[in-house]
Amino acid sequence: KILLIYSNPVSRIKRFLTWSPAKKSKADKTEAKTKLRKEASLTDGMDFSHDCQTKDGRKPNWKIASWNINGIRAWMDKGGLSYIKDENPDILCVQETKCAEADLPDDVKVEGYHDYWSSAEQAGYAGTGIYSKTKPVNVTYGLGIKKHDQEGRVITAEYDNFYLVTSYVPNSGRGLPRLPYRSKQWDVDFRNYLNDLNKKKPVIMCGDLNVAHLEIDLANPKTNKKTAGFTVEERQGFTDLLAEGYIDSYRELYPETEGTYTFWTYMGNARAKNVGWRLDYFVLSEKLKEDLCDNVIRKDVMGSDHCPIVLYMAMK
Amino acid sequence: KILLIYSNPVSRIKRFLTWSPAKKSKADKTEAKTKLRKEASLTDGMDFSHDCQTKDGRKPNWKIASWNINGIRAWMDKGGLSYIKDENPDILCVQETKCAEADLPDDVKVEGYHDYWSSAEQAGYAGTGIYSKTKPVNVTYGLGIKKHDQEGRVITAEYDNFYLVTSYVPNSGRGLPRLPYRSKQWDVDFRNYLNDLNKKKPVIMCGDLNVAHLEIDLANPKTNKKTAGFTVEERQGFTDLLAEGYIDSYRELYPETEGTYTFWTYMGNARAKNVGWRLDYFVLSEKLKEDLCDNVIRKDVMGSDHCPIVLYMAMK
DNA sequence: CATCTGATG
DNA sequence: CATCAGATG
Repeated sequence: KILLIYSNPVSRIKRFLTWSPAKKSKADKTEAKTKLRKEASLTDGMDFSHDCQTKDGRKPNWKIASWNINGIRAWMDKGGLSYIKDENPDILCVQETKCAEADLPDDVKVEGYHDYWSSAEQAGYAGTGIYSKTKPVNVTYGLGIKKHDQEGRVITAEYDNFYLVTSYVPNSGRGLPRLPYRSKQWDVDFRNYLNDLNKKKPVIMCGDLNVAHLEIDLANPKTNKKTAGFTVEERQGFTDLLAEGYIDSYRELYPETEGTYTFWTYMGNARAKNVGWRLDYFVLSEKLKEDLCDNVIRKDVMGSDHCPIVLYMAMK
Repeated sequence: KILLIYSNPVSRIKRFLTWSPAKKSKADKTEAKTKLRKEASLTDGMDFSHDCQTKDGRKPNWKIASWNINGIRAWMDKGGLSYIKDENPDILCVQETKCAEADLPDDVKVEGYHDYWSSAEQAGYAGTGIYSKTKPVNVTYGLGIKKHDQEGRVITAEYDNFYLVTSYVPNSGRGLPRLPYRSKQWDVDFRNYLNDLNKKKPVIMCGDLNVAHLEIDLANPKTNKKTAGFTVEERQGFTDLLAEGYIDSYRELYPETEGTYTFWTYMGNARAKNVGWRLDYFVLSEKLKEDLCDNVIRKDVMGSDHCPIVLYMAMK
């Protein structure tokens, strides 16, 4: 008997919850859940194959994806892990895991990938993670500045030829209570952190930067000038970062393309109406510009209020 | 695609949640939900007909039901309102509505019934309600003692020939932090309150009294002597109440029947194993003993961690 | 184990 | 309109 129909932007997914009267042990249930998670799929039938190359005709040898998954446990319940298998990136960075490392389900591990996690002291808040096929030379957590490093917002993975940094940048909050911290402290210290890395090896930084840079980067620029993510301060912070010698890979490739977003609020059917924001980025050291093949926004992949973004690089 | 199977004692009910991509207005959704609530049923195919009479052969003319519904909004989602239609009592008392009066859904109203609500100041906590076919002469809320009346725990409905009192008695809590309040203050003042009414008209008091009176009233008396609901103090409180001239209608009729409970914790499949407690009662003024026809425990009605109890009376 | 709220986005 | 936590039972 059908009891309730909820709406939700995750239109491809149905959840069939049945209350089994069986007397199952906790281990049995965990096993059943793990099995169902394996079977569940967010990406069923999706084709992620994509042909691209650098300007000088070199094919990509690295595929890096980034996704704010809005709660790794909920995301796994929806079949999020299927994305990794189907996208098959060399690296997947996730943000907003909302889960202490100790509480991560066992089946968070994916065959063929090393995984690295950073979580906030506040339970169920923020948090980032990296899946990587290649084992990084070194992995570090945070910026090395105590006031910034309580919320699991940054992981840096060092590879032979580059640094990969993933970040979940602090949201300024409703009514902008955290805007001063965000723009005067975080943005400055994060920029310095990236610059220090950039002196050693080129940097690929990705994640939910919680800013729509230009008017083209959100559906309603006029009405959001005082909304977190589109204040002058936050936008200037991003401009200042790029000015230090970085590029916004998507905008570099598609300077005029409108209506491409990576986040839509769950409220008011924003995603169906494409009332969104581009908050997720790949920011590359300028010297990597020549190696850039493409940046794809997987707007049809559901499972979060953000969608994944994918970077194709032909690294030397 | 099946994503997850949860277990839950409500084995008769399936919840089919689909995320519709439709762009529906809030009013549309509320309407759809109301419709689904109407269609949903907890009591589908259940037969509540029951023949009984007083010792001197009189047939019942009042049917009164009581149920701790553990959240009226969740209960309605599961089709709780179907119980009222199918049981068709003259009066239904509910406890643990967990809903401020202002937040009650519109469809909480049931045709043919007057309804009365009392809610706690603390949102989502405790709360009681009464559905009544006959409009009571008068309805009052609480005990008239401020310290007891912040939690919506008592409603008194006065009828021509009796008082009906429904109560959700304070739980002593894990580790018994509230046992002193419960036994030294509440139990005493509630007893006095009932005695004052009893001087005027006979009293029918019902609800979740949060006590299993005797060893026979719970599955595991030995291991629960220090658990809220079976402490010496709480049991003595009930004994003291009865000593003032009241009867426990179920135990009056079935003094030796074992294994009848009205509550089973959701944990560990307690209900399937019938590891329960009798916490819900009808307590009657002694002079109503002669009018008592039966007291039925609807142990198969799901939808809460308590089940409904039903009193049949042949009132003069 | 299931109900709520409240913080957060 | 989602996530998760924490209180309560």
